[in-house]
Amino acid sequence: MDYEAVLLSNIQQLVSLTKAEQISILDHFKPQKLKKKEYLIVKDDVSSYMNFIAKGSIRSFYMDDQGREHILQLGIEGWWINDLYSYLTQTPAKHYVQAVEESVVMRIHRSSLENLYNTVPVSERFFRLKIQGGYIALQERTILNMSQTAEERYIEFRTKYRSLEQRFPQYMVASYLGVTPEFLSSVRKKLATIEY
Amino acid sequence: MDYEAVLLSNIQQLVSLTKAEQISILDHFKPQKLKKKEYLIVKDDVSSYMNFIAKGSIRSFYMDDQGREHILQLGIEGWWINDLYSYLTQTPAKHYVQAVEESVVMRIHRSSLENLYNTVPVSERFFRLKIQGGYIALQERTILNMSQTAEERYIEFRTKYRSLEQRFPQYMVASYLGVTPEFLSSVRKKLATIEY
DNA sequence: ATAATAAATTAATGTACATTAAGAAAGTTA
DNA sequence: TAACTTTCTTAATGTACATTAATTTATTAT
Repeated sequence: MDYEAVLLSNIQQLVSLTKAEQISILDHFKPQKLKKKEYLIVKDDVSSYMNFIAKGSIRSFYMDDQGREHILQLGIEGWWINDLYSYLTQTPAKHYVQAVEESVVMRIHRSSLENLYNTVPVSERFFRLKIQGGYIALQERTILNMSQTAEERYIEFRTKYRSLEQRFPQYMVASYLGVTPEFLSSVRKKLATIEY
Repeated sequence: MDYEAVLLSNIQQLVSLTKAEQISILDHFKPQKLKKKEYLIVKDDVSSYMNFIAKGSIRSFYMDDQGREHILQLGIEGWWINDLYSYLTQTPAKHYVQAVEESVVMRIHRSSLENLYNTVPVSERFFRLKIQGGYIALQERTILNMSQTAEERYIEFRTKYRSLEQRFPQYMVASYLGVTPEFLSSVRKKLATIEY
């Protein structure tokens, strides 16, 4: 399946589109290739695009003042990724967004999206739902981080995002869960002795 | 200043309103009194209102499976409070929203808000910005929780939300910061010996 | 295939925080 | 004002996790 088909299929999971609307939407999106480790957004950029991962894997992370990375999102094909904060407020990004594998994103510029909203109103509904989804995911994560141990969070992550665990190095999963790679390693060891 | 004036003044911090729009907006909001400890939203309710705190103080919290409370938001007059997740998706709330002091909220029902969007289009912009603001605040908090110690978070909280610290019991501040009241107490003791 | 690099594991030690339990202080109600 | 309830503090003990550093395993590049 080509990138355009992947994108349309993703949008049509939430809203239905006529043939004309499909064409109009695709007309606003452009593919962008990313090499492994290439950055889509660097800290202090202002994010101007909504990015759909058509192929590959991408992460977003925050770097604290001690130079430690804290992963906010891990995404693979079929996911949207951005620094929504920066995009929505048009202020400098606080995060980095970086390709993990060689990837392709389908992206649409803010100004282009404004036009699309006028010509294809249902697109506005789609993006409103996407942004809501981002909020909801973040809230769930905040709660989990406050109320569960690293072991519990890892177990939940593994069942909920099986496909992600395969695609990202373990130290990134550790960072996403908010622990060091060493500690995640020991959690995994412990679980391995218990299971089976 | 009466409750209606407080509400209008809050909205006009983000968008400007004609006299006619002001009247139209106020017509959709109704005051709701809350006694101390009274609940505005209980877990498993579906949240149907946007709530503006016109007087008093209100908190929202999550209760984990061990019965421990985790505070998500502390708000006083001039703030909006809700279980946005539940409101936006119309699914059962995962949180409680409860008055801390005797309070008054000005609230608008979802269906009423839909009407307001049609008659006063600028109101839609206002609420979009509010929801964005909620997302942004949550993201900042997620980052802080991942990268700072409790002591650092407390110092930041104290300078950023001086008015809140006065109004809520210390154990709620502790919960908001993600620590036990005992530990916050010891952090405060330590800071007191250092400062001055 | 070999070397070079990146990622994962292991183990020892350290620390930020939780838990428990008790008492002191402050706030509320009769 | 006393009695009660809620909140805050103190101190002892315990634990989930971080840090450091060395070793092994896997991946990438020449």
